[in-house]
Amino acid sequence: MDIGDILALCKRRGFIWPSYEIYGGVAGMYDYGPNGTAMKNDIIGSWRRLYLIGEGFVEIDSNTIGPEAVFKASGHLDEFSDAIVTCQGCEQSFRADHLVDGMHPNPDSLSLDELQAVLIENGVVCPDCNGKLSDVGEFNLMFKTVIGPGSGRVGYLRPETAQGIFVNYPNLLWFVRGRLPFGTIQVGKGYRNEISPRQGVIRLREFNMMEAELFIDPKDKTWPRFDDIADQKLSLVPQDGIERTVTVKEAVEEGIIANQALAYFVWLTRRFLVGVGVDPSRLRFRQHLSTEMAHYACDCWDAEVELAIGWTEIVGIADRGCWDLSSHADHSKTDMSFFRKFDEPVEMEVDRIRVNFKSLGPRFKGQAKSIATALEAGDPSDVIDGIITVTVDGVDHKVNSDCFEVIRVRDKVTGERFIPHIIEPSYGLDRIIYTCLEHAYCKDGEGYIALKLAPSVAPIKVGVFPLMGKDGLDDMAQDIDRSLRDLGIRTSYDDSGSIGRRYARMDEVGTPWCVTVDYDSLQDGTVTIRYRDTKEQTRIPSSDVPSRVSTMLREGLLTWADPLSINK
RNA sequence: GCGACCGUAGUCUAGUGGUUAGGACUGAGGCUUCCCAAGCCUUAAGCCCGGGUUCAAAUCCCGGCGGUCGCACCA
Repeated sequence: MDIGDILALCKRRGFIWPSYEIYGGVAGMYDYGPNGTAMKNDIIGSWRRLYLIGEGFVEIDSNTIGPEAVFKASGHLDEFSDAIVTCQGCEQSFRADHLVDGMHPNPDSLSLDELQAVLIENGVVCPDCNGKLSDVGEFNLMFKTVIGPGSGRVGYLRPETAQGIFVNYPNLLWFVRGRLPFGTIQVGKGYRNEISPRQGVIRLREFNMMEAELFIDPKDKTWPRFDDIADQKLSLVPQDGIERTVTVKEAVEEGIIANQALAYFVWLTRRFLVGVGVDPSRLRFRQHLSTEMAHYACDCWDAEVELAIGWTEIVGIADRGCWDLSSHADHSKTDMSFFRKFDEPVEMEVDRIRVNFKSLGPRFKGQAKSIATALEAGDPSDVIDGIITVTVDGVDHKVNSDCFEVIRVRDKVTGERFIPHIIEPSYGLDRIIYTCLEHAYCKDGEGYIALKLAPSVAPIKVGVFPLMGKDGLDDMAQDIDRSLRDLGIRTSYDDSGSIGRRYARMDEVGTPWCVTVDYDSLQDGTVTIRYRDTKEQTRIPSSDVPSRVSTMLREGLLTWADPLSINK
């Protein structure tokens, strides 16, 4: 079985279709067909239930286009942008800023034109074959666009949904009435102009994400529900690369996972993934090496699943520290700090700078006021040899001691300000959907295909068939179909072809149960219910069908007799 | 982005310059007291796109798009 088998089934049965196929398709873009969309919605629903209802998070829905400043602050503009030159001889590509290393004090800061100039000045040629290099071109992984008519404002399609939550932090904090910790989720599209998208839906240019952002006090990363799950087991691959199974509690106590909150969401992620049908024996959590961790992250764990293409990341759970909020606070000049009250106010003696306006005024004239403000906010320990340097509008001013004095004052401090930390579980929805499909895919020696999907995510929950489409069997089957639909259960009524063909059709789209009305049904009111995974059938009164199906669906049971729940 | 290989109904496939592009499965309609893709009848559906060579192109050439793999890039 390879990725092609799955994609062929996905296409044939309406799960996933290449986008714009009639125009030849576009690499890295796929559409969800009716069955894929149903599954996607179920997976999102199951995720929302865990975060919104289970953990009390709130959900927002922010824009997918953002102005340049947002991505300057988020780091994506720098991190996702490279200046590229290509050798005209051997066709290899190189990072222009890497080639001028040592020829300029700060290659990172150069524009494309400046990089071009440095390359020419230094006569740089291809490091491999000494060939002539092309002009410097820009490659940005973000899709660029223009906001408004004319040249307008530069905008980008978001490369992740998270920034929409970070920039709304002040609104969110107000909404939750100023208490930490609190969590926010968002489900939506992200866009990355991948150089070579491959492997079906694993690397897409337009993709679906489900992201949660937990805002938390850096001094208290405990989690209230931690004790409830402390004894649950996790399969972890820490930085040393040695896989081990430990309890959630041990993972934190032994310092394998940095803190309770992070460990809790690793566990919650496991529960979610197994619940939607990821095979637990092909799921592990791997810690990022310090070299692969984003520059801001304190600790990061990936949920990885084993697919035909190898172990693949489908969820990342990162402790991002205060990086995001600090950066947005700096760039937007908005206060994003949180005030933590001390249990008891602290009284202490501190040194302060007091300005002497009699000297300061005449010396700095019109700038005196802004310099005074900077002085008073300054740190007395920065005074060196009676001189302190303050920066106003980017200009340094040396201020002599005759313009200020350092005084000791008694101060009552009721609390302190800090930037909350963020713990981010980020789920690649497309990869999760694909994993559910691949892990459910079964093909026997005769080529018979069944998708053993978890009932909770199956696009069709029940197939309803009359053995023959006549003699009143059809009417009775229609009634059963209606009674299930009235409960909000997705069904498929089918009276075409042979009964075996109809079962096969349902097996291929992962329908867990089929109900068949036969001639006995007309006599005694019973029908057969057939279980996908065992192919067993039992007769039950037709009036029991809706309640039995609802119960199995709610409990995650595959068959009525089997107490094994795939959610446990 | 570069290189190699590849592209015929939904799927698999026959067709190496010359009839109306053939078959199987699937799909749709019908028959059959039909419980695991049975059988019978009917039927729909295809040469990736564009240009060139030629009297004639699915077939040869060029370009594009897409796919697989490798390299590079990225996370």
